[in-house]
Amino acid sequence: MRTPFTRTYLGDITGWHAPLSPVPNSKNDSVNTSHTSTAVKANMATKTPESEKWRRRKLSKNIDNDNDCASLAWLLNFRLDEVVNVRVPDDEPVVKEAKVDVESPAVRKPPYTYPELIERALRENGELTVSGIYQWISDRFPFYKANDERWKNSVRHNLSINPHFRKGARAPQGAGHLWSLAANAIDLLPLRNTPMPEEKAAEPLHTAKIIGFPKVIVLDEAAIAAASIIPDQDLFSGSTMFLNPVSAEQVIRECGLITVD
DNA sequence: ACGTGTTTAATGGAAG
DNA sequence: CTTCCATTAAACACGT
Repeated sequence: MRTPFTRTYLGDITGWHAPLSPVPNSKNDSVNTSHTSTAVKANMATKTPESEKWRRRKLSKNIDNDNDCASLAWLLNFRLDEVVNVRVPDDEPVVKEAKVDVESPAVRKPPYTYPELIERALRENGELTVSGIYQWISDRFPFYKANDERWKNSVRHNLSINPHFRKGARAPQGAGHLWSLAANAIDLLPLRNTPMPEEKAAEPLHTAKIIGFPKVIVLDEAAIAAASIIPDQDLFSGSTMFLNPVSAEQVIRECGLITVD
């Protein structure tokens, strides 16, 4: 089973980061590989053409998007708990042992993804600058050293591509913006039976067990999927395009998203 | 110059 | 084997 708390990026829905062919560099019309290492270039020459990879990926995603009940515009900002008393299906409390790492706490890589770490930092602080996020992570996890640029690049990358994170106003002082969680964001972290360490990771992380996953994630994905069909002005008639009206409760039941008393 | 933000691309692992 | 996601690296633009 695929990791339940992963989500469909907005880019996957809109296709904005999935060009059918490599995007030419703006300074010259050919694909710029000048920055690519020799090893990577060699690899690029032997692998499947990127255009084919992208085509396949786009095709498979289009199929997925058309294949569920999620293509309903009202789901975009829909909040389940405003309509019914949510009763989460009790079918799948997934118990999954986190990877055991025998390295010392100082060098052990925390068993959290970057989105999880960022999400927790923002959840604790409301909004943070990029450097604030760096600080939060490196304060708690010695693995992420303040003078290491590699993981910071990954943090920035995740902030940019993940719609879970929103760029807000400019920072009061210094460069950059304040980042926060999207309004409809739900907890990315699986429900672990040990809390994330408050300070330097003193508690052995290998004791953490994933005991379940947020069940409302399906709604979040549905909202993102629905973004592709927001009712819009028909370019030809000027009339508003509507889907068949249907009650929220009806669709929720029919899609099996929840059970309702 | 530096930090930040965006984008592209390669790679490896997990899961189907 | 294929697909998808997370991670990592890198280029580049922009603002301070």
